[in-house]
Amino acid sequence: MTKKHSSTIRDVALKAGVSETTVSLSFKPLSRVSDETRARILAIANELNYVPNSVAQSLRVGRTKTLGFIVNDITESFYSVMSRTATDTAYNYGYQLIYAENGWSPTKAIESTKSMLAQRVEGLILCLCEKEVTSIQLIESLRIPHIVVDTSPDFYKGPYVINNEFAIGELAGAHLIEQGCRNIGFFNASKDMASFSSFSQQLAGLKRAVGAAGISMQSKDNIFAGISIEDGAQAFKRLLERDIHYDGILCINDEVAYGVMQEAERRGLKVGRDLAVIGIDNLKTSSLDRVALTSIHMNYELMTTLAVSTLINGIESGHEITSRIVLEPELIIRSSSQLSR
DNA sequence: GGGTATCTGAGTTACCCCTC
DNA sequence: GAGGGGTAACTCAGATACCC
Repeated sequence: MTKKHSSTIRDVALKAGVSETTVSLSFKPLSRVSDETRARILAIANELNYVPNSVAQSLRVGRTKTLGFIVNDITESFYSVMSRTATDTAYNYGYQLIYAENGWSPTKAIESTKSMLAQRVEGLILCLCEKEVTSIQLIESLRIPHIVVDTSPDFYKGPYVINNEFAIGELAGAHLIEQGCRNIGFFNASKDMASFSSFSQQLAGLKRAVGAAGISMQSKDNIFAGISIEDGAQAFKRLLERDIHYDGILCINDEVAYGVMQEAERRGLKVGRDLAVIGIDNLKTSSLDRVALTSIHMNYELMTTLAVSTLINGIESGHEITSRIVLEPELIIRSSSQLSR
């Protein structure tokens, strides 16, 4: 059985009665082929459903024009914004993208990285999970152009486009204080993830803003919830069962905030009166809920556009990428945090 | 069994040739 | 000599053949 699945440049050349060179050049505008010959070859190529083999092209020119994008968890909602923006931006530069996820695991991260390298990506966009040292060492040792997005772990010293995590906590804290909240809790990720630098910085920012109002947050106010709606609901439920009450809560993402709001409603608490809730990510659905969720908006479109264009410019120029860009968050105030008392 | 040479895939490109 | 076309070398890495 033959491995051949589609027409090749040879088939087109044979049928057109020209060389493979002439066929190849016919696909390049402004090349030396006459208009008449070009039109005839393109018509035959179309008739034979000929599509140039990008693997062979890459082999010859030594380039794949492909970027790899490794995310932490493909199911997280803001990655859909990032992946679409990355794909569109790369396409505008004539590049394509392939995706993988690290599942928040350094082991899986190294596997995903090796898989990307095996496919000869020319550059990598990385969402780094904490302790992902090995994959970064591999990428740096091979001098693969790369850029980190979203958040940057403390150990990472390379280029990035990230959010100002500290400002996220600070913005939320200042708003909660402004609403009259005096008993403020931070719904963090699960215990094993809560030490990640992004969450730590958010908590630090929150503490700073709350502290400025003369209120100090204790370690008990850092609640290990998780990252899902169910996690938020369960964590809130556990607090109520222990008779622990907060009047202001910052959640590490909108989904946890939804969980808190759902559980609060189930317990007869009115969000926006008894309790102010703020999420992070500003998902599209945040403004649609019965009680619209106040959330921290982070410009993932801008972040991704900057990262992809910076990476491609670095690849094309051959210069080392050194950009370290920090994007400022924006507080989108809705009814979940506007206390009417 | 290990090492080396050759082949394979499909397309690109440097260099050469032919014609008008 | 310009325009238009062809030949052959070349790309990489895995598979296969061959030799010692």
